[in-house]
Amino acid sequence: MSPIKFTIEKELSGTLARAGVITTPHGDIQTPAFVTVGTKATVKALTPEHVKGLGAQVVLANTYHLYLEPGEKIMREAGGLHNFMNWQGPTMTDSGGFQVFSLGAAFNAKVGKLSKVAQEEMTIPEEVDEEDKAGKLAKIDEDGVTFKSYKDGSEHRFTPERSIEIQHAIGADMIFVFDECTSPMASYEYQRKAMERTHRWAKRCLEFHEESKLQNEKQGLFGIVQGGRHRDLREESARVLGAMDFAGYGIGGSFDKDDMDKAVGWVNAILPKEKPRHLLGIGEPIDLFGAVENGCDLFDCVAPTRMARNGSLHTSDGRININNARFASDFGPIDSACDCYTCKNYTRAYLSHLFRSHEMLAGTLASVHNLHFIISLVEKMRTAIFDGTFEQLKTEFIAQYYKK
RNA sequence: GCGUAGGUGGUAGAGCGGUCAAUUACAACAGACUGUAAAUCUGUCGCCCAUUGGGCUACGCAGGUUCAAAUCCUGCCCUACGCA
Repeated sequence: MSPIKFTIEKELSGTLARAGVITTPHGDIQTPAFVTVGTKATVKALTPEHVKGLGAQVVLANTYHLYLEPGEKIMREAGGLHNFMNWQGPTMTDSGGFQVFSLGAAFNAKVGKLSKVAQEEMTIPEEVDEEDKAGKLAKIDEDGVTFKSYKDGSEHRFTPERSIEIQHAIGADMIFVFDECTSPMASYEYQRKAMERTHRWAKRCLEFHEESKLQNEKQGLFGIVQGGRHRDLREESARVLGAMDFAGYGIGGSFDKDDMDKAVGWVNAILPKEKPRHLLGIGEPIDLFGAVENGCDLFDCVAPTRMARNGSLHTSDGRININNARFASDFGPIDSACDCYTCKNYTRAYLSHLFRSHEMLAGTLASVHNLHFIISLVEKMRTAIFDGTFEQLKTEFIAQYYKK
């Protein structure tokens, strides 16, 4: 029996949006919720106290990275992820499937999870031939993926079973099946082929997980819907995976930038309603609104922390680049409407100075702010679902944030 | 005052007759970033026009040699270290 329980508390009529609570062995998650990314068992630049203090409920680490460093033996000896990183709240691990994409198909290419239709039409479709992956760090076959470590070039292999085994060692509350995240430039035929393989892998992951009774009682396994930008594939994926008894569902893969929310809706209309849904790797404000409205409960994204470290900060009036000359003598807060630690105590001028002088605190204060901004934005969406003011919140926020 | 080494774009520092408006780094000015190979990456960076391109002013100052000089010669002015 999975230890992950999901209770829907409120649904927003006319949409797929819902607010609820996910129960895990390490505490509850009020959804919708933004999941903080801590790939290598650390939210970059932040202590767990910071992370907790800015309102984060759950942290997502990565199987691929922790497998390479420090290795599953250390993770096991440490007593699992929670003990190792001193985060006692709910956790998740991604399976390493995304790395198959970022180190394989997308390696050295300018390909992201979201693509504009216009761009994509100008691009030559990705080579379907699996053999032709020269220079890339990952090769896929039916049984699994062989990849080279980005750290030392050594060769490794993940299969669905192996990924789950490592995730058992890491010990997060919620874990993901090993999937293949296809490139948005892949052909329809390849997307279908990859999706069907991902389904077979999902079944293997589930069987392997259920056989390990002990882990099955401690950790909930999430399936991952694929299918790229194609409605028929997405719906098929949702049906196939929805019929398997997962603790929850991830929605992965690539989307068209302009109708990601629609694609998410296709999937969530089919997935079992009573299971939590996690939209993988999405974290732009406008995308979060669309995803919540279309029935997603969880989201993780590196954007808030990565952008923070690069000086790109969220404000109610849109993003600013704190490195811009005009902020050097701006003694106001990053966002006067924000009540995060950084905004309450520091000025734009100070952040500007920290970034210009390459002080470590720059990344810390910026990460506190950006994460708080996104986490509290999703919290506001949750409240708005209860209040029935979601549409108003969305309209007003977007009008102000994207007004330029 | 004699000796030596030098004076190059915002800074440091390459170049040592043509391919030099001048390598590179830093700084500066912008941009990107969506399941983290990311405290990263990209672009611009003498002035004026221009789409490729063109014009102008530049390598301490002033002359000179040469078809051609940041690069060679002469003088001057500075700077650092050494000796008085």
